[in-house]
Amino acid sequence: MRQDRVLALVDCNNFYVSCERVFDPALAGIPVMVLSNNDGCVVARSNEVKALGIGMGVPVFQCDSMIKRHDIRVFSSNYALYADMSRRVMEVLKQFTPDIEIYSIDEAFLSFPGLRSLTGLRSLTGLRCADYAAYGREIRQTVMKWTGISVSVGIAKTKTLTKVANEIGKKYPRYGGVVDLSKGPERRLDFYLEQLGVEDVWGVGHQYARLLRAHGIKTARDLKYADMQWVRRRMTVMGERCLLELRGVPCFGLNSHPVPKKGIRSSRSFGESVTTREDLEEAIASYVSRAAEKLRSQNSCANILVVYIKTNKFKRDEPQYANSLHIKLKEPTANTIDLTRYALRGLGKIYKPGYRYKKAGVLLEGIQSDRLIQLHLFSSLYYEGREQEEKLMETVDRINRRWGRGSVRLAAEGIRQRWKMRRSMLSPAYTSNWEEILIIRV
DNA sequence: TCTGGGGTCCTAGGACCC
DNA sequence: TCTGGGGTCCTAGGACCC
Repeated sequence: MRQDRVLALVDCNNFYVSCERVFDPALAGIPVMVLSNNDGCVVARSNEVKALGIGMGVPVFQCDSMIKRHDIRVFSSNYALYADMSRRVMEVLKQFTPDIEIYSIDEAFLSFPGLRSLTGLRSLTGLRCADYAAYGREIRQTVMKWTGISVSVGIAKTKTLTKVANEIGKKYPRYGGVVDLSKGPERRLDFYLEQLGVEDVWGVGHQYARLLRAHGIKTARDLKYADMQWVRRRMTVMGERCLLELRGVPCFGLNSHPVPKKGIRSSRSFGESVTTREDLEEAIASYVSRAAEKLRSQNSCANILVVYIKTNKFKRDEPQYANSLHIKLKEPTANTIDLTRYALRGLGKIYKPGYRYKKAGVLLEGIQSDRLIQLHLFSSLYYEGREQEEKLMETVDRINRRWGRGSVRLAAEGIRQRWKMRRSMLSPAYTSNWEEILIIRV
């Protein structure tokens, strides 16, 4: 891996909240939060909400009084909107460089090209070469102008240090959301690392932070200079890489080509507990449809299906039951009808009456390209009608893409869908549904 | 009353094979 | 009483990320 490469991490600020604000300017400057599926937990907070001390992932019912007292505007997750806004932001970033890794819905790593390529960018940005911070400001302004989303840019030699740069940017607003740690004396970097708790380092979660603190490693700087052998022994090679990256040694490269997923999961908590097998069957059937759709969209098929159900673990006074079944398929497939058949048969084996179920899901594993299928000895892969079935799936996908998910579905998925999740505070699908498009009166 | 969903990687231990 | 060694594959569980 080249040592001289400089990376930038572009991170959307309070992304879901920012998306809501783009289409409703009245939300600017007031406290806003967005909830997880089922309106369960707080997953995005405006700065005003963060300042009130409401943490990430807190169950909503625990901050009911805060919401009332501070008149916080609360929204259900509107993934259709966020996914579309994410796509727009990424499209803007792609105009800056083809060397981009879309890391999550609201983050992307960009690689600065060598000096020679930067000259090509001069016409676009009018910058001196290697003035990375100025480049970062250009990105920030462009994304804001073209999408309305505010982003932070962290610049450094390793991914972990770009994360650090973004954290520093949050701590010091005077930097204006762009921090360049790619050059300057090591002392300066160490000064910043000292400001960060070890738990703020990318790759150090709850458990490791506790372990490290118990051994006197309290800041990011402490971790950088910790004993490497010890870190490797206690935190596996991932910990070691984390430490090396803090020292400026790149361990994680830029993956600019999306790799197919190795596992695809679809699961939901129910809006209300479910007791009947029929309701569970409907839910499982619709999760299979979702998962199979994703599977086909990456041109894969799977040969393992896992189905699971569980009761509400938070209800201590209710009888608890959770079970899952691992099913090896006779042949890899991406056909919703086949997969549904397997899943419902599996559900029949683990379902026990008399419990109040809160969550169910399916996982597809053993994923492989649909062009390189390993044949079973007595394979029925080329049975008559297979081609029609594939065409059917393609058609279903096309219709659902055009007219919205679930427009065409298996009867097994049900019609009433009593188990559906709660989304009582949903904003309109401003950008992806003609019926809900924003109307501006002048 | 109310507690999300979807991923990744690594390791240890057991089964199995020669 | 004595009871090999080394490799591979798979799985479960634990950690992390957003």
